[in-house]
Amino acid sequence: MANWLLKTEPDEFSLDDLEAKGPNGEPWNGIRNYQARNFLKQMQPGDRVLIYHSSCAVPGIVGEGEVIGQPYADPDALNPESKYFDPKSTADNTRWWVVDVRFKRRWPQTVSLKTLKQQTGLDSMALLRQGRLSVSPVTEKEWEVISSIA
DNA sequence: GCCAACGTTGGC
DNA sequence: GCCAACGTTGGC
Repeated sequence: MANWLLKTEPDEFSLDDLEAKGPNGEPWNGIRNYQARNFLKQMQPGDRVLIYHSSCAVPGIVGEGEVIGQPYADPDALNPESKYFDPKSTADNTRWWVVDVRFKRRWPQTVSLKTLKQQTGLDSMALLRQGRLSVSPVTEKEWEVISSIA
């Protein structure tokens, strides 16, 4: 069992949108960065995820979700109609992967990036070390520290 | 809207 | 395989 952090732009797909999808969740798509993809491929059903809102007034963690299936090849990468179409992907080698995620809970308040940076015990957190990574691992210890201030 | 930090691409 | 040019992310 592992923990992860997923970034999303609330203007595109927010925690509210995820909640609205209900218990069947939603494919977490559009990951087009190899490092993020490699983390995504390691995800397992039952893994916990922190949902992070980026490119907004108060960037930070807004709630939790749950991985509900095995990662699978991203069908959008092969679909020319999709905005996530990748001309270099083939049926044999799709390059990109998705995983279904469902809403678990909204936190009483956003734990902002600013708060995370000020918190002790999070110095080595992937989110803070590498700002532009949209899928990153969260250790058990980091999860405890963060949920204790949620 | 700016720009720093990276990732990707492609010529050589 | 190097590296310059370019594109993207995302905080501010």
